[in-house]
Amino acid sequence: MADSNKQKSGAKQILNSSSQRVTAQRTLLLELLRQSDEHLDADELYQQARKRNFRISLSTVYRNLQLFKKLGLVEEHHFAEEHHHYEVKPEAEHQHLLCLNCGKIVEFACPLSQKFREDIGKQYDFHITGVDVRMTGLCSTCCKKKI
Amino acid sequence: MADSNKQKSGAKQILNSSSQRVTAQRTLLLELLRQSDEHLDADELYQQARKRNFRISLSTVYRNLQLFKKLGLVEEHHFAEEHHHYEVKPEAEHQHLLCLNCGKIVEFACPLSQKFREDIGKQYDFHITGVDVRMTGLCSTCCKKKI
DNA sequence: GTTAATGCAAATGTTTTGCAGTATA
DNA sequence: TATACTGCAAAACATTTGCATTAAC
Repeated sequence: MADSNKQKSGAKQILNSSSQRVTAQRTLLLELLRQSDEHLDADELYQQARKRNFRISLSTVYRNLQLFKKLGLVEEHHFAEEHHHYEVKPEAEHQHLLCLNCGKIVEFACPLSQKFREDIGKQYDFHITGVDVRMTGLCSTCCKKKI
Repeated sequence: MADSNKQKSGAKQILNSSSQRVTAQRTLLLELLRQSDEHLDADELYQQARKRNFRISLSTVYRNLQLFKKLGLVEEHHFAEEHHHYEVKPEAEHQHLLCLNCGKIVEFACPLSQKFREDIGKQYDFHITGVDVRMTGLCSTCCKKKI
């Protein structure tokens, strides 16, 4: 409860400070994104949002995901070939490990990526703003199944 | 000329050995992919192919890109949000550095990614088959422009 | 001659957009 | 009250698929 209020006011504050209107839909979407510990795609978020506001539309979801992305509130990933997944921007940088069989996603810390970043930035004269490391393979369960 | 023949026979050999038919379209597409030093998307490849075979269709391009991917001849990347890019599978592993402003892509070697791979694989009990490191930012030119 | 590959057109699935109505500041 | 946001439907976009024709084996 206290937690939920904190979240709500957090969202409100962020939207206000960037002179975006605080609408019921935006608050709901941000709340759902924060609550979720998975990486949601637009439709999954839409389905969840509908449970609490059956009039919300998919375009609103898309429009707001873009807004959140622009405001730096969520990150967009391209795990699946077909569509995007979103997660609230994490405090600590982390990378992803993806099982190609069951789709499980594991997050892992990658402190070395900071050093990488500096080295590569210097070497190619780039101002680097993001590092994305993705490893793919089979998780232990799928590996044992010998698919 | 000798080079072109080598390429053609290479393609032919690969297609033959996997009991795929060697068609003019496949030979052309593989040749274009190998010649290109950029990362092409399906439509760019289609446009280039049309210059040499005006009857080729976009579905053939898509179908064959999938085939090439399955045969391990090309790699698929998701640089842009909207659609996929392809490059012939490189001899040496390399990673990508992407300018968010002009779209320039720089390839860089990343020998550390092998060590990463082992560490993370052990830690999370994954059988890792691929490592993809992507850094994003601004290239020196775009950085100077102060966009 | 068989069968796989192609070209075309139509279908699919995700994402975007135009516009009239609604809610926020 | 002014205007940004929403919902809806239609459009746009990349990609896939069904089917008759063509070409490789």
